[in-house]
Amino acid sequence: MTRWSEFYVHTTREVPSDAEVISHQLMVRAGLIKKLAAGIYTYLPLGWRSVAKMAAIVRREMDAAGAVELSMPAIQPAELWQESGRWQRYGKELLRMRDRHDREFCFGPTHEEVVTDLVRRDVRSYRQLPFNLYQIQTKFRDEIRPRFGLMRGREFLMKDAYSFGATEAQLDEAYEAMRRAYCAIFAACKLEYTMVEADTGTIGGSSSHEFMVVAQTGESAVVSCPCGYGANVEKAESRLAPAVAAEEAPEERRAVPTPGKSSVPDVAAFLGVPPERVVKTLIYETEKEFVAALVRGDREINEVKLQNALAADHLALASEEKVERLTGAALGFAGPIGLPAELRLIADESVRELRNFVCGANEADTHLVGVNWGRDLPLPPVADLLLVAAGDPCPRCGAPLQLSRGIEVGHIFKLGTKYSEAMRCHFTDETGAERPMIMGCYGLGIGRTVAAAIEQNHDADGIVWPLPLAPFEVLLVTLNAADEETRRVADELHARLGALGIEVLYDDRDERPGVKFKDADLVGIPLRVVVGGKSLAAGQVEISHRRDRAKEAVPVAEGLQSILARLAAEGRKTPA
RNA sequence: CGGGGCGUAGCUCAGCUUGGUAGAGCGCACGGUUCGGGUCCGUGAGGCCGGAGGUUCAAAUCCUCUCGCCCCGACCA
Repeated sequence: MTRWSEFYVHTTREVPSDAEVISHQLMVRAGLIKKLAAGIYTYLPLGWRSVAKMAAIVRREMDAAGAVELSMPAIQPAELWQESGRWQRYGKELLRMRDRHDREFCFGPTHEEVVTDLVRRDVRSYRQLPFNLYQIQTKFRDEIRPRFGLMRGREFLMKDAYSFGATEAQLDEAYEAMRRAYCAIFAACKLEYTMVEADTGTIGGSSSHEFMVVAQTGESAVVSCPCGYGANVEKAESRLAPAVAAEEAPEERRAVPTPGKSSVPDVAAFLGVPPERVVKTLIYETEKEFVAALVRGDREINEVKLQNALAADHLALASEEKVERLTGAALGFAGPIGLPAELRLIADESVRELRNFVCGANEADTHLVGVNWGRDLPLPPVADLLLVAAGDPCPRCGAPLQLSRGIEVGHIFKLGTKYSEAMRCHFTDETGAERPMIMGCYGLGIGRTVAAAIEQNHDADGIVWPLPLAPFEVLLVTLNAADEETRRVADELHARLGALGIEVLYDDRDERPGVKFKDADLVGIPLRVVVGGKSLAAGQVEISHRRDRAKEAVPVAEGLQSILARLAAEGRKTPA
């Protein structure tokens, strides 16, 4: 029973200057969220209702999948993070603080440490396994660059679940149950999504999948194939395109002047060779060492793959000054021959079959041509470091891969024993042996999913809520609030719908029709019921759907039934 | 962290180059008008020009520092 005049909604015509993506713009304009600081938002009443609906759907499906809800502290002691090793590794994204006794804490960005600590204190035997604990809670990650409103906030609501089992089979079972639950959740939200293979990042573990809502504004790039293969580009593999000139006889190696030609396309054009015949040498820096990574000139390095191959915690391109010091030449003239020993060499598969290739000479304005593995230098250790591009052959079926963008709304991991070993979360098995528990972890961004839903469900005039996430189910609008008959009919409809448990927002404001219609479109409640002079004169109210705007005038007496029928058609379980 | 930009009314922004009494539109208040797609007209309130220091007779405007925000890149579930 909510009247707009007594509620707290403030819509605006103007788009805030910092809102780039449509979901952010609409959430601000429709009065769903309000920014307090960079990446930190107040959920306004309308927005909070949608977030609460999202959370309820998640709870329902998690409970159905056998997970058990609890709530862990947001503030966590540093010791736990030191124990897992992530206090050092997690970096600046971890918001750290000290209490009055100068003890170190962090605001939890995730809860592996806390939940593992909890479980190791309580659980001793395989007979107490498996189980899956989840919570819906505010996290904080001090993102380098928060943006896009709720899509990439620093403070955000997340559902995180952690499964504990005694065997790999129990982990597989929990993982599968979560996969199904996620599918059910995103289907319930009427979202178009895909599940793709993913890198495990700082969370760690053996295998993981991401749930991506398809959107051009998505921050993640994913490759997909009609055969069913799908992966985050960070993880994606492809079959190798054939190397050029694999059968050529070796030529003489020569140094040639290439004044000012520092990019692969420039060098290739200048020397009259295809870029595929150039070996690109990129100098990276990790926390341990400098690395020269080789990739074929027409391709790019996948830095996530490189970081994994190097088992490094941090990886970044070396600065220009460092490159000059290490290679003895300006940026763009580095090559694998004659580098200082302190540089570790690693090559992508794409360079393995090259013959008579071109590379930098580690000398100003000079490249080497006619270079061959074995004769001129040994082939360095080879790994898959390739950033997959659109059109590359699918690793499973060979068909050209497609590249698209998505919003990562869920991520499930098989953690294995990474945390249980580090934190000695052990149990006793049937044979009396002590073993680490086998864990999984399953994240789902609540606010981000709501934002993604808007990204996928809007038009030029505003949000078009899918019914399950809509802050209200019905928007009841009076066009002339001063008219007694109008008010009487609307008040009665409002009361009756409310009595049936239908969530109605009653726009009883004394505003011009245009204002109320614009607000109705912007706020995007699925079903709109208008009580106004024109139709009321004929004894009717007007019912319309936000999505297709199809209007129908129905007699006042039949209004209630018509509304219930339409909600039922949208999948709402109507009261008897 | 590197590069770029912006902080002036509640919001979106002019004014700054060339220093001289603070502006517009929207929103808000009041009066009239209008009344099924952000009516129209009038009146009014509202600003330590992000903060500190400096130059100057005089600073929103020039200089220095600082804080905050935004964009691009690198980073991340």
